[in-house]
Amino acid sequence: MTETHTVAVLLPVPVDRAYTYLSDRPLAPGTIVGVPLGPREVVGVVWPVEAEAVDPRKLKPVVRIFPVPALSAGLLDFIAWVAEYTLSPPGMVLKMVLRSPGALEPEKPIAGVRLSGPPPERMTSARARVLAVVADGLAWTKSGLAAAAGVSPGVVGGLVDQGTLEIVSLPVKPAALPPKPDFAAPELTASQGEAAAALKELIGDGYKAALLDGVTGSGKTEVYFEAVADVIRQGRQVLILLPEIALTASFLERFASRFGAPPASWHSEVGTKGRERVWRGVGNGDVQVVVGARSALFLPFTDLGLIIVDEEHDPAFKQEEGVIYHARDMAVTRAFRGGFPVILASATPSVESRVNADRGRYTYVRLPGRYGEAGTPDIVAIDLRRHQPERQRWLSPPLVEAVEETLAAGEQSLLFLNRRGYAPLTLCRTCGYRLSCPHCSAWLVEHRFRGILACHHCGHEVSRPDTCPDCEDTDSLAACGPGVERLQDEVLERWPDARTLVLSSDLGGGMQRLRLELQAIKDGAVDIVIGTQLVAKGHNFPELTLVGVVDADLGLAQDDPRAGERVFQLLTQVTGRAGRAGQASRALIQTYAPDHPVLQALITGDREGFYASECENRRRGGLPPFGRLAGIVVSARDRAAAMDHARAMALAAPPRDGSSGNDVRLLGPAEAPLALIRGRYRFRLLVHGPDVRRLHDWLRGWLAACPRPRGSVRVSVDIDPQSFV
DNA sequence: AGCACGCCGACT
DNA sequence: GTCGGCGTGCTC
Repeated sequence: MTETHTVAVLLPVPVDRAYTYLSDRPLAPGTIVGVPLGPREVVGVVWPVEAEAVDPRKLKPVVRIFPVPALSAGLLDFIAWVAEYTLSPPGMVLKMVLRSPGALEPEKPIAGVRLSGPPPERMTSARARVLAVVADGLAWTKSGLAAAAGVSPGVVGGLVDQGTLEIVSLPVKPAALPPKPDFAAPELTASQGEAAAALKELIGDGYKAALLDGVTGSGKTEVYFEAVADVIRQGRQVLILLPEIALTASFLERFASRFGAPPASWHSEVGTKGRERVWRGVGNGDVQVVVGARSALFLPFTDLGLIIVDEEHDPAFKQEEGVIYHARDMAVTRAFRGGFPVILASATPSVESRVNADRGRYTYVRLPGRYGEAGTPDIVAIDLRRHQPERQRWLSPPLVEAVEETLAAGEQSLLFLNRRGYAPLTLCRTCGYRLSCPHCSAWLVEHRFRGILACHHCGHEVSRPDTCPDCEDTDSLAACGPGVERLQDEVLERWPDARTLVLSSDLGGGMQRLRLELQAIKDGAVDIVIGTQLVAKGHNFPELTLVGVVDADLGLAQDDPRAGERVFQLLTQVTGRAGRAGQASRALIQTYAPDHPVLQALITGDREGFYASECENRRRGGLPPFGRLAGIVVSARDRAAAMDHARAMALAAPPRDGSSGNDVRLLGPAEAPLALIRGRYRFRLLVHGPDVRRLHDWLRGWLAACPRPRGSVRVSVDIDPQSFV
């Protein structure tokens, strides 16, 4: 006689609570199950709450229990917390955990063949060649064997039929080999040793957070690897988070040379099979270290003991779609709630992290100098008001001269321009019409190499027209302003013999090509590198002695209080590419505003002064982390519908009467910075509160009181938006 | 999120 | 007269 239990099961659907299912035995929280939902079967997880009582006629039984370890209590707690924090349905957070459905089944073993019986009755030369190969007694894949013997796969099949070969299961490939903590312990400098010791002190004593602040080239990675080694020795798991773009082969190689084996890696270029292996390996404890992009936070670690967030200031840690979260902040909470340490590392920490360090919430570990011979580059501004480039040119005379000197010395230059494509704007000289995206409020960017105009927001592409779409005049369209492709034209004209290379994310070819090109740069096979911000992230160019920033004012014009910090970080990273192998090096920054505080801080090297003034600005404005923000975007296919709904939401806000200690403010609605994206009109509201708690309470009350979105209207809530306007 | 049900335009 | 658009609502 079987007893019947009810269990709460969280499903990957946007409902606010777990559903109740029947089970013939109690199921532990975290168990991954298959359950019917309407007409389909979905994968859910047994949720650690009392099953809700529902109409017994509705109840359906759990139909499957997956043969994988249950999700850890720490992960379940994290899922629930992220849902609360981001105001998302918990099922949508769970969905991020269950993104590799194939991982729930054991990996199918690969069929191999091995010598097992007597030679076939009829021997042929092809068969003999196969037998010569399998004489080693080892198992081969069918196709591998056929190739090795130089025969067609049918010959191998024939020998299997004859009983000469038998089919065996090859062991499945592990996601990663175990790292060896003492494989190649590096020799650290005195200051690196001190920093490593400070980080190692965090290990093994519950939650601790540290900010590791070290200039480009100071050896941050080697230092935090020592903390990683300690946690490996304890037998616990480590997660190293990197911005996607910095997750390069060279990083994995550095890891491998320190620990004797590459780590499991988790990013967009890892295919389904690979992801499944990592997911399984992390879940059953076989994988000890994962290096991954932000979504790796949601892997089913069984015994996570340390998270490193490298390049912690990088905006790429912010997930902007679906469940909107900041991986750095979620990592800190994961560590806090899981009771283990977290290390944030950067050469240019975010203001938030600096404030936390200054307040003593994070242990502040600094790595002062550059490693080895490397000196910091001399940074000077070129005032474009005094040193104008020629018409339709973008390099000013002093920068041209510097490139020439560098070429003459046989050294490498980098020209940095944070703009993809050929020209950011195309306009008609006859009627003034500007080519813009039909689905977005943005100009179409010319990509001459591909012969198209593209929208960088929605991917819309058109081939370059010969006539103006508006006045139909011919040959009247003119490219305005430079992108990296156009800059390359100028470089090729000026220095036809120089070997140039454009490094930009849209050149195609993926990681493979990027890797080859980076290697070419390292080998000194390139004289002038022209790059977008792709070049700023973590790549090491040992031959580089000159960095020219073509337009430092890009990004400074915005009225977002965070813009200055962004430019400072980006330019620090870019100029830091130079001189890492010890040569004298310099950076020239072209600008119309050489007195701008951001550029002054960069030129004079007054990093501390810059942080002090940014922190002070934040404090005065009550901006994060001194106050907290939420951004609400209301979008709809129809502009009026979006605006009406945004206004209705504003009207639903409780009045600010002051008397009730109501210190949360609602601003807006206003047209969003990009008022139209992908055919959706957008309005934005901003909510400001003194702390997360009060911000959350207020938002929950308000959103519950808001009218329901109808038709195409969508409302998205972004806690801690990156943009403050 | 899926997926089904349900009510208004262009097809055989 | 039906096929099919996607707007609305429900899934234990």
